[in-house]
Amino acid sequence: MDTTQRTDQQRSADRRRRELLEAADRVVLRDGPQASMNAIAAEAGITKPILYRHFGDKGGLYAALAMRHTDALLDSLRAALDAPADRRERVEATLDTYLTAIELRPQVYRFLMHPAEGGQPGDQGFDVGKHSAPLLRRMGEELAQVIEERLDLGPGGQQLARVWGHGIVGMMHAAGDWWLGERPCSRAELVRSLADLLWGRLAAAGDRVGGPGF
Amino acid sequence: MDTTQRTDQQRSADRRRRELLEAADRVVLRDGPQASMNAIAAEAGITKPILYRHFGDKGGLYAALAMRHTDALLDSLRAALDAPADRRERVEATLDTYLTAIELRPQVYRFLMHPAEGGQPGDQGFDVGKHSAPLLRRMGEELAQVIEERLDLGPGGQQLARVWGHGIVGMMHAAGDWWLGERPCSRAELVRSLADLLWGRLAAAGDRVGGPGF
DNA sequence: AGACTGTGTTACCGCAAGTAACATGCATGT
DNA sequence: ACATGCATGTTACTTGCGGTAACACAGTCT
Repeated sequence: MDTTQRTDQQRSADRRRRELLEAADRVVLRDGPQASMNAIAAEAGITKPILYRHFGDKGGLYAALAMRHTDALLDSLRAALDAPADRRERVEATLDTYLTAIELRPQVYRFLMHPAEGGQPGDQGFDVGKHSAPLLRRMGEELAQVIEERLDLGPGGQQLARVWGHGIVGMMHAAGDWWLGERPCSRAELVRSLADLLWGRLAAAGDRVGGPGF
Repeated sequence: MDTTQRTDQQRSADRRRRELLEAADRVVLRDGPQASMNAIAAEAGITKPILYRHFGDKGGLYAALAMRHTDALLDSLRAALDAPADRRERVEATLDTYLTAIELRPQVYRFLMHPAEGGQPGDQGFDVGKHSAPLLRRMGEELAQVIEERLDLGPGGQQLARVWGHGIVGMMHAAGDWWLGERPCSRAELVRSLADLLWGRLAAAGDRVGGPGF
């Protein structure tokens, strides 16, 4: 048996799996994360047990679905992070890439950030609590790696890079979530404000007259 | 009718509501956010319909529960934020207060950050997606207000303060979530690393030899 | 032909959210 | 004293989901 050569059946199964994922994608994007397995099966033109044979349980399906989108988003973020420009420009490009993505496809974003749904007690599929939002964790780790590779942070730099990776990703996420809901300013302004924050403007700002500084 | 004077019945109902919330608290802290209404009712020594009369639906109960803990946490954060010290010390004290809280009561933390559970299709109670994590939003707004009151940020300062408020809260949250799961370092180190990030060390760091800067 | 495997179905279980419909203690108005 | 209301409590039910068992039908290999 050649392990690299895939049999026809394997390829057929993979193709089917992709079709099912695309159907699930349509339903989840239409109905939100509480889309039922029945609805997904109907969209795919089949019935429930097939979904369960392919993905185990709802958590498995959602994890597979999330993986696709997460991979796609991470690819575009990596591209922005690796662009030939100086540090500030890269940071702004990365922020802008992320914000553009969530702005263009808010439904995908909602699904990725709040995948913990349908939590029956028997639902051992997703394990909420251990990895709240896999996307955030993965982005944090990737950013940490880039920071650690590119910046000279002295002793303890690796750990510092990880803290910063997760912290910056969290900053981007929370600000983006809030911005997406309220739209208080343009995307460019948001990018600039966040980059300013990362560039130490918080520490550099002067106190307001009449009181102690923050 | 005096609107400020509460009748005996009102006071009794309020007391009962508090008792129910405390029972719910015990169950949620024991079983996680997927605790069933039946289990909560049993813990309180009553049956389901009473819970529904008091809180409408599961979302209402969880919202009330979250409000209690959120208020408590926000109070302690405000205290740290208002301490008589310089800016850096206050930032570190606030970070430390938050991290201590989530470290001491991780179950409460999990509940507050991932309240969207048991999402049946009929569950119109919580409206996931509109307000993902009420705690984060409230912390962001409060911090924004403090920043705007205390710092002189020039024109557009109010908007900048809101972006920063939500961004900093998100940074704290994501880093805390990651730290709570992996415990890669002590709390003090984490606080210091995050404060360093806010103080612009990212921009000030030198490039690594052999490649362009991040 | 007959066994095996992948794909599909119907019909069902268990369980949780949420809802009548009915019972009961207790204060009040006449 | 007695009926009226009202809050508080119950049992029993419906609905709808996740998940599974059991069965049915194609193609393929020996």
